[in-house]
Amino acid sequence: MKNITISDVAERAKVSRSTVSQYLNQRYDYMGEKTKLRIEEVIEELGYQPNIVARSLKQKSTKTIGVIVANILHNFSTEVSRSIEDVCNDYDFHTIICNADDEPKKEKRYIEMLRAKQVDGLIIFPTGGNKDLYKRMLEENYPVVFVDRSVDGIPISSIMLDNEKASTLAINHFASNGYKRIGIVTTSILQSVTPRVERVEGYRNAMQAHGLPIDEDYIKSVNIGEIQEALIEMANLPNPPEAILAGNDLALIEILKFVKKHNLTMPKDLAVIGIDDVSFASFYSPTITTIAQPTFKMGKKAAEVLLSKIQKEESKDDGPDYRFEPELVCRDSV
Amino acid sequence: MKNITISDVAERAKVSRSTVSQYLNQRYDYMGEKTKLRIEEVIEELGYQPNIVARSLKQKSTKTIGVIVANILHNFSTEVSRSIEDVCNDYDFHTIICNADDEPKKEKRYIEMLRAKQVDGLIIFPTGGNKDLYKRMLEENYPVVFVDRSVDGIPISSIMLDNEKASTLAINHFASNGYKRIGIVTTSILQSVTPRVERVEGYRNAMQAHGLPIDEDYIKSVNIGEIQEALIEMANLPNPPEAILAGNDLALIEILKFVKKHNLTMPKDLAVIGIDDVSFASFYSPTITTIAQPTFKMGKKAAEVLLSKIQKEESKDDGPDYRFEPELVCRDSV
DNA sequence: CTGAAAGCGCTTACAG
DNA sequence: CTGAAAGCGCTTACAG
Repeated sequence: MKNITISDVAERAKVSRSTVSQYLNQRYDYMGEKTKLRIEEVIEELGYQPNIVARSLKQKSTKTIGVIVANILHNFSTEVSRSIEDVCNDYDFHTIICNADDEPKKEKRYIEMLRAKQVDGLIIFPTGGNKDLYKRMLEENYPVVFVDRSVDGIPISSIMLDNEKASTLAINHFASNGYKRIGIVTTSILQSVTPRVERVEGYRNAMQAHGLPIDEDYIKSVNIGEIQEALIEMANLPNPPEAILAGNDLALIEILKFVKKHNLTMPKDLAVIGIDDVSFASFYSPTITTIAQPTFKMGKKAAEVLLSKIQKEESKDDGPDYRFEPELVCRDSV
Repeated sequence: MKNITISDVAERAKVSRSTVSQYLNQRYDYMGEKTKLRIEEVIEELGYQPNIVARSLKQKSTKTIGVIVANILHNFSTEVSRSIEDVCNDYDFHTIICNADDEPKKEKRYIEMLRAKQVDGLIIFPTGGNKDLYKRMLEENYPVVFVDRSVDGIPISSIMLDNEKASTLAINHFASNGYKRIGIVTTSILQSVTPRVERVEGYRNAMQAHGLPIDEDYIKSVNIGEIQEALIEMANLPNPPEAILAGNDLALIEILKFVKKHNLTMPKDLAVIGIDDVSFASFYSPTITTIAQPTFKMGKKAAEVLLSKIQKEESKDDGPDYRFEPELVCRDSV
């Protein structure tokens, strides 16, 4: 099944390859009407499709961007990626999505692979573990946008939630429902991942603002596999918390499993708010109060910022970070 | 930031471009040890990365496959795609995932786009609406594998669940728990999508095998937006069903919303089994009995079959369909 | 209004 | 063991 190339079309339409190329790129300005029609016909007849690989090589642009997500298991990542894809589609850009699985090594491999594939730019949910690489891309003026997290010392603008505010909304809601002993559970904070750090920080500030005591035993930042254990520790405290803020969707799921396993009732035995509006929040029993991230808007912004960097060529000094507003979705778990 | 090319490496290492290329492709056979080391050094020094686009053009292989999913909202699609990616990774193939959103038009655009991008093969969860295109690919001997569904008259092998068995497992389980009035709800069957058709068929056969009456009012195949309505109709029957089989994850969610809205208790008021082992099944209240698909194995098989077609060049007459065994996961909703 | 020529960055016989 | 040459399928000035 030999491939049909531009030469075949040219030959058959009795014009030169250049002319066919002009046609393909819609430069009809100086093209005779009949030439145009003839080419059109032949293309139809042969079912010709231009080879994008060849075009990319010549044009030095693949009209493709790469998205490297720190961990696709987070609902947030999936939704943001989908929104990025939508925007790119509108601009005739393609998207390749990769999952770094929270491993800097994988992230590195993907960055190198995608650049070797000549993607025009990269949207990264950075693991934080490849500062040298991030820095190099910045120096080379290669278009990059961060999402969800920022990296110390790397002035690449990032699209993030106002994480402090997210915690504040949650604590306010707990407080206004009369809760005083409020805990927070997030996945591990060891690598100082922006949202986790900021959410715990926001929790502390909000508690203080309400004049509520901050008990270090109420603050758990551990690996996902250790959350059950952490919850048991909390429950065995002389004064266990009556309410818990889940730092993200995965932490929330662990809490729900815990509640179920120990036959607790929400919110009577334990009130819960989760950051990230999980899919089942609205039909769980009870329905779950969440702090939603505007994932759609964030993805859109990320794509737009990147595409504009790609267009401009001169991404010069990087812009500021962008912060998005979280939203409290009241349901029955508080 | 001018790009570093193979010429730069060659020049600096004082060899010809061919030699560098040999090095890159690990044809060291006849290469002097010092040449090899020199090239290695220079590549390191310059941070050279070969341009994959150029390589692909020459080699007529992008080492990339496309995956077009009918509807990414199904958990099944996500899991299978992820498994495909894993296998491809092992074989040094890249994966581009696209979502046809159940629209044949989008599917068509993606097929054309991916082929223009010269992907080496395609894994398609077919919408069924592009028979001409499927047929053409078959005739051109272009490597394609179907997943989840088969298409009448298009002998491209497909990786599918044993759907009849899935229904049978569910009905057996209902029956052995004493249920007699059993319904089934699937998303619309109008386009005769394989799994839906087969699951309803399997339901009928299994009911018959148990000597249970088949009431057409117990069988609902409607668009996702009309499921609530259909459930209300069922509930208002003189003899409403005591148990319902959800044809897939989205149907299950609708049923759970219904149960919640009408304050029913599972399984007392309504017993439920869902095909597709949804993420929250194990911590929902009650936990939900499901029929799990071996998504991991199915994705693996799809990738392997496609890659072997790609390797062989001669995909000749297409192989058979592959059927995978569903598995009953007993929980508390029955 | 259209064509000849050069070139994008690689790889691959082939010659020596 | 290494290099010169041709070519993958396009696009892009440039000439006419």
